[in-house]
Amino acid sequence: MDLSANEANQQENANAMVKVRTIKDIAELAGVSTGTVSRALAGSELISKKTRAKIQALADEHGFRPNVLARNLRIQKTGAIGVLIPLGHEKGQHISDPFFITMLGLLADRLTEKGYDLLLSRVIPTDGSWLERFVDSGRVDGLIVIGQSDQVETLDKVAARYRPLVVWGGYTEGQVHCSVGSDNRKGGYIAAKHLIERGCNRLAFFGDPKALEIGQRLEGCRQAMAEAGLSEKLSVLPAHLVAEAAHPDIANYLGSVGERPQGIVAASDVIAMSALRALAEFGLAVPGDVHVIGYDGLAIGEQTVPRLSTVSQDLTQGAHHLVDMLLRRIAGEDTQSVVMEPELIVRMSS
Amino acid sequence: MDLSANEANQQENANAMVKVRTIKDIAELAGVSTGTVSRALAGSELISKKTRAKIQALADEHGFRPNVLARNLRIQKTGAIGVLIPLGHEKGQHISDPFFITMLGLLADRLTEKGYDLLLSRVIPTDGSWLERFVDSGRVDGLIVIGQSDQVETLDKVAARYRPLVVWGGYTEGQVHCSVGSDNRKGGYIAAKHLIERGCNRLAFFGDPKALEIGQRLEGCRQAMAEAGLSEKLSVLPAHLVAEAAHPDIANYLGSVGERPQGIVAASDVIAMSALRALAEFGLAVPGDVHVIGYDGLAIGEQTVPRLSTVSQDLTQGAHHLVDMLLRRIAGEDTQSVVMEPELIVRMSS
DNA sequence: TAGAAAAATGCAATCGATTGTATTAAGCGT
DNA sequence: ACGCTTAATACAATCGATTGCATTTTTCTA
Repeated sequence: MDLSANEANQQENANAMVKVRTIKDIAELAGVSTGTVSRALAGSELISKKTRAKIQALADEHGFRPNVLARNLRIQKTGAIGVLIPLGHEKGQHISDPFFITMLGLLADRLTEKGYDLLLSRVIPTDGSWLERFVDSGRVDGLIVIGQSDQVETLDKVAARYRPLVVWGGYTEGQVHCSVGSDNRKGGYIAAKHLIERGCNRLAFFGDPKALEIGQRLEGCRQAMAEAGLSEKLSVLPAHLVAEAAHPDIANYLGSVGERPQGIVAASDVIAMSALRALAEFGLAVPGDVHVIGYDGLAIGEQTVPRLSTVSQDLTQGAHHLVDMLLRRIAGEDTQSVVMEPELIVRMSS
Repeated sequence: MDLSANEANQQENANAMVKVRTIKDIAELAGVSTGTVSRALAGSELISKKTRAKIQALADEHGFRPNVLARNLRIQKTGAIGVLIPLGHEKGQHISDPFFITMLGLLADRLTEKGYDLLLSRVIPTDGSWLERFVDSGRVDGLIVIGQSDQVETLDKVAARYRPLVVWGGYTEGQVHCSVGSDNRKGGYIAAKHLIERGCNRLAFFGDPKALEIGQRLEGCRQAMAEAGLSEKLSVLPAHLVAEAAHPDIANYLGSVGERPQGIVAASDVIAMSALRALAEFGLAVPGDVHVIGYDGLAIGEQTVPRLSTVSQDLTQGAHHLVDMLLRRIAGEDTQSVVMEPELIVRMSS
């Protein structure tokens, strides 16, 4: 290796050594201006093919990635969608809850498909500002809120001025914010009717009607019972939503109730699973002694023994709706709330 | 209402009308410079108590929130941690998988606690650059990767230069990246030993040993069988990880196998649940005819019928480790990989 | 080959905050 | 009331990219 080769080599090493972090570094290396680099990297036709190629080569030789923050600040977009879970109505409810988690996964899948990232934040609404704070932080291009909890007012207030916001949950007449959810009343009706058709005369509803959606499901149940002339035969147990908390509720109930219900309408699949387990512990056969039906259509319902009958909300489609509508709202379009058809899925527990 | 009051009122309205979006708007309103506003909002002692109060009042009167992007660009921090799920080794695996989802929820809970947001991204590693791209995008302060998939090399390569990176998964001698996970060999050993003690002589292992962690679990099983002089009595079914795909694998296996195993060691709780269901469909009692044990310690294991025995990884503690170690690495400390003790949880299926 | 049109590139403002330094105002002693 | 120290605030550079407009270079026509 002669001297000049050595020098050339050192030069090359020196080049490789330069830590290329910014567009400016690339610009210096290529002997052009930062503007040119920016355009070249964006594949702009304004830049000649030759320099474009050269700059791009340089860029991936050094593994250069433009700083997303700076870019976002300039173009006023973030490429991220915020997903908020207001944990208002039930203490101790974690993000780890199967329903949230399922919805979250589906949203993540869909958003990723559409080229967005997902910024997750659990919020415990202490005052009304939790939403506003997020909205105004400029960190996301849009917001999906999972569940209305007891925050309908806050949601309506913010929705009035901040357009890229969609909510998973129930729909009520006159609601300002754009929501996606299933027809809970109808779902409850279907569930109860199914059990009645299976020969159940006494039903129990497991779930706390204080939450909007659950209340609506209960209404549906009531209607079905009324139509069958069984209005008096429906009892309600305001069981917790969280699996660990639901189980004792249910076990207590089953242990102390006078006339055992012939059918159980659970307000969620998680509650239904707790019910299945409690029934098994009491030595009651499902569906022999008691018929059970859940609500949500979660995948785990396939894995229970017996496999869980349920009213399915088609969360996959729901997630698609949420994302697609949000993107349309971001684009400036207007959108209507979506109320999806619930679907009865009869498996083995009813 | 006299004229002057009216005017004052209009003035006030005019003020309120001005859309206060930036620190500059506030500055003008308060008649000070932007620097002063920035410091006042940060509660700096450099600013007199009086103006500080005035500015803060102004700020929340107009519901002003500083732009996070700009702030982050300036201070070179993002306040977000990226969570990546490389979906390499198994096609069709969604984020919606119960294990990911559980881990994700726990991480979200912990990160939120620590004041970080969670930026979720599903990646399908086509080439080796998926990680680098994320690392260099400057969008996050640190990275948690859930599962090594078949990307150990990539992880090692990036870990060598990018410090704030931790990985959930198995630990292998000489590994460069910092990992948190349970002692899979020991876990597999415990599971098999437990079933052997329950009187099982023929065991089946359900799970695909191509994945690092699962391979290690199988090794543990083998060792336990060897110690009991039953080396020949272990069969392996490389079942899929995904519940929907695992069930047919298992049903086929149970339908065609010659001598039925007396015990099943499943490589995950999800696989175990599929096994429970398949066994029930074949009319086999658990644990009467077949003993079953899972792996992971997921919450849903509590809700199966019969409740699932499992080797628990304490994901909660794992998530805490991941987050805490990551924060320490961000702070510049060095950290060692953590190998947690797996714990046998005997419930009703074994 | 001059001159005009077209193509390629450079320049500098901008996004919205933070922060070191310069500058002004206030406070104090004599 | 004057200089001097200290407290309070203003100024301006900065983070890293984008982009309209000005400028230079190239290409083509007459």
